[in-house]
Parts: sequence; structure tokens; C-alpha cells
Amino acid sequence: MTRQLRQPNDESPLSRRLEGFTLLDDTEQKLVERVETSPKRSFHAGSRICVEGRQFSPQLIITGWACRLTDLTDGRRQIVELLCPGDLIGLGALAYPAALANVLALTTVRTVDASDLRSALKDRQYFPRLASGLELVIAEREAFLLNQIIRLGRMTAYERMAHLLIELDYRLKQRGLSESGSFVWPLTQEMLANTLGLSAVHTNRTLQQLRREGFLELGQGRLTLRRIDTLKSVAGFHPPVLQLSDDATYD
Amino acid sequence: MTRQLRQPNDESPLSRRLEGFTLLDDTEQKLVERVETSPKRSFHAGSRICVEGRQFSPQLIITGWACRLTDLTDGRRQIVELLCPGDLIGLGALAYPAALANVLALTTVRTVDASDLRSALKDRQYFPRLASGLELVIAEREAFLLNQIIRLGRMTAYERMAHLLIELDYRLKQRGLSESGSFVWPLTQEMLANTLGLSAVHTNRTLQQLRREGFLELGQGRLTLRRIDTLKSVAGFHPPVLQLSDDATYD
DNA sequence: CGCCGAATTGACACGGTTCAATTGAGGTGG
DNA sequence: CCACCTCAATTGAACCGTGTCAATTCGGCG
Repeated sequence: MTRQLRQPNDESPLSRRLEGFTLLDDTEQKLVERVETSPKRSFHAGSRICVEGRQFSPQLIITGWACRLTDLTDGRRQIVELLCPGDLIGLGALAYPAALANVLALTTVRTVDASDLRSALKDRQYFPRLASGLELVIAEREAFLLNQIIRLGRMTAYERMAHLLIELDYRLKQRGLSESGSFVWPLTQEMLANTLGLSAVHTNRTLQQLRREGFLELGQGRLTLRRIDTLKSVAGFHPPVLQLSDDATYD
Repeated sequence: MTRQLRQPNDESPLSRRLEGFTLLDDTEQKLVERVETSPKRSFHAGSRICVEGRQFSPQLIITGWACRLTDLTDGRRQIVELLCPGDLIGLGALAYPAALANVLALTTVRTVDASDLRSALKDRQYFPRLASGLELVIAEREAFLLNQIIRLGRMTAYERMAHLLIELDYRLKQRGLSESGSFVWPLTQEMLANTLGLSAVHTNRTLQQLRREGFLELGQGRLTLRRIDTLKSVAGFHPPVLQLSDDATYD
């Protein structure tokens, strides 16, 4: 069974990610492909993929964007992280307990069951490289959570936005979903505001400033970053340093 | 070998935490105790426990406080999470790669090697309950990271501070290190500011307001929270909902 | 063509920052 | 045991980044 040629918008975002992290053997590759092609669960925009405090089965996003968010009692709302194709839900701790936050579909989202990936993580001896790869996926996710904390805690609105957009480009590129800084942009300015910890109005103004300065273009559902290198240094963005640990040479 | 009576400030903070999560069998209990009593590594206040981008071995904090932080190029600094006795460093992803952020000792810190705990997590079949307990520890840590994001993104200075202090009380109580809202307080106002994403000046003023209103007392290295229930509702604090998942009854 | 949610704009208020002094408290050496 | 040093805590005043409120415009879709 030969590997199929991949289309620019194919449906194996996780395979792509893992390719960048580690070399899987044939069995592992097949396993991931089987997971990615298994029957999809579909959620329409605005529906809840999982509910805070309720158990749920681990899932892998194949298409569409979602987010994890928390609502405060008075209507304030914070998006904790954005989830794109290739992201896993509920694989952080292995035997994940209840969902720690709501997960909301931002567009139509299709997911597959990721229990088999969880098993591979648990019984790492059977699929050692896959397990290592998934651990890097998890570690990378943590790095992005830390980024979110830095953004909200110590950056100006302008820096926050630049930093987030660069991070998104970085993440999407890994999965073959961004080319030369251009990717689909399904986010409402209100959602973006809830991600960046800003008001919708100020989000709008900051977006305009970046546009005026020629750092980004927005149109028909796509966002394009220009002069990314300049932007990166403005926002102080550094890709996370991830490497498989060599168990022997710790310190 | 009978269980020793524990002093209020004993050196088995992780055992205490795990007791609250899951019931360990004798072997597992002994394993944890062996880890906790193994030779300590000592760090003096201000020294780095691990450096961003460098590999490090997993460690368990036995005494003292530390923090994970990131420095921006221009001197701004954000503390990502505070680490107290009973917290683990470097167990997030199993085969943790490089450190994602610096870890700095805020007081004198003594740690032990936690490799054996990591092994228990990896090969869960040998110590299933311990592994489950550690997974809850990891999940709880994630919940606190999410809390940090909510605080920084959507709360006022006043709420942030109340929320953080309550969370700390909650965490320390689990480990037998806080009684009726009172615990050691080694943090400088500047460090607190770097945690809350505020300036040191405003941190000072907010602290004073809480004091004036009778919500907290600070003196000789201890912090005491008063009228915690009121504070909890002011800050909207809810303890994380953690439960061992029952693999059979997902949805 | 008309509707509705999203994007945009302007004016104003305020939470929090910055800068610059001053006070306080713990530690050290003479 | 006091004088001194240093770092943390505290205070005041001016400034400014963002939030809020309230319209208005735009854009996609039935």
C-alpha cells in the first residue's frame, strides 16, 4: 500500500506534525493514518465539544478550529488556547480526568477518536517512537500555554497580537496549513479579543495598525503575514526548543 | 516499619498530596517515601534550578519555593507558575525534552531526584495507582496554569491577587503547609508583581487594600487570609474538578 | 433588496504604569 | 550596641494604554 500523494489541504495534520518531530516506523505510521481516517465526529460552529467538569474521550481535530475557554460569572470570557487541525484534546494527562475547561467549536469541526493514541502513550514499549513523538506534541502544547501567559502578563496589545499571529502561523505551517505566512482565518474579532485578553474595540484598532504598517492583510477568510522576520523581533517570538531527551545524558 | 507520626512541617509533601487523590498500596507508598527521603540537592535563593533550553532531570521540591519564569529581552519578566514543596519539575511530558522556561529558587530550595516517579508513570502497570495519582498531580498543575491565564487575561488587579492567594492556600493545605488560611510567605512584592502581571507599585497598593478590608494579614514571613469564603466569591475561585476517569464510561 | 451579525469609528473614563522620593527593616562590621 | 548599608515596602503625582458606551458602516446571505 503506497503512501498517497498529499493535497495542500489534506486530512492528516497529525502525521505532518509528527514527521517534523520524529521518524515513525511503518506500523506506527499506519496506526496514525488509521486514526486520522477513522469515522469523524462533526460539530457545528458554536457547539460545545466538551463541557467543563465532564469526562470525555480524547479526540484529534482533523478539520476546523476550536478553542478552550472559561466563562466568568459576569460574562467575561477568556480563551485559554486555540485548537487547529492536528491538535489533540484530552491527552495532557494520560488518564485524563474531567475536562478542565469548555471546548467550543469556532467553525465546523470534525474530529476522530484518539483513544488509540492515548494507548500508545500509555504502553510506550509497543510504539516507542510514536510515544516519543506524542510527548513532544504535548510538550509543545505546554510551551504554547506558557506563551499565552507571557503574552497576557507582560506584553502590550500590539505585541500580543503579533506574537499570537506568528505562533499560529508557526503551528499551522507544521501541519501544512500555512504557506508563506498565509492561512485561513475563521476567527471573529471578538474571539480574538477573548484570546488576547483585550476588548473587541481595541482588538480592532490594533489589527488596523498592523494592517496600516503592512504587517498583515486580511480578506475573504484568509490572513497573510508580511515581513514576518521584522514582526518576530518586534514581538520577541522564538519557536519552542524541543528535543527528544537522551535519557543517558541528563543533568 | 510503622508509619511515622508527621510533624506539621514534615518533609513528605508529595505523600500528602497523593493521599488526597488516590489510595496507594504499600509498595507504592514506600516508593514515594523512598524518593522523598533520598539525598537532597540544595539551591540557594536566587539560583537557577534549571535553565531554559537545557535538559534536566525531573525533580521533586521538598522544601522551599521556586518559580518558572521567562525574561523578555527588555527586562520585563513574567512568572509562569509558582512552585512549592510537593511540586514536581519536569514531569509534564514523560520524556521531557528541554526545559521550556527557567526555574528560579525564590528561597533556599531542597529537591530530590524524581526519576523513579517518572518511571512509575512510564511503566504504569507496575504501580498503577501511583501512576494514576501522579496523573492527577499533572492534571491539577494544568488546571493552575489555566487559572493563571484567566487571571492575567480577564481579571482586575484586585481579583487577580485574591484569586492567586486563595489558590496558593488551597495548594499548600493539600500538603499540610497551610492551616486556617495561614502559611509562610517568602515572596517579595516584586516577585508577586511578576506573577500577577502587574507593576510592583500597584501590587503594593492592591495588597494594602486587601489588608485594609480585613482580607489578609502579613507579618514575619507569614500570610494569613481572613474571611476566605467571601474572598472566594469575590475572586470567583473554584477548586479544580479532578476525578480519576473510569475508562469504561467515557463519552 | 433587506436583514443581521461583524467591523469600524469617536469621545470619554479609568485602571494601572512610571518616575522619583521616602520610609522601614534586617544584617554586618566596627 | 550602635552606625551603616542595602534591599524591600510605601507614597505621591502625572501620564497613558485600554476599556466602555454608543453610533454607524460594512458584508454576506436569504
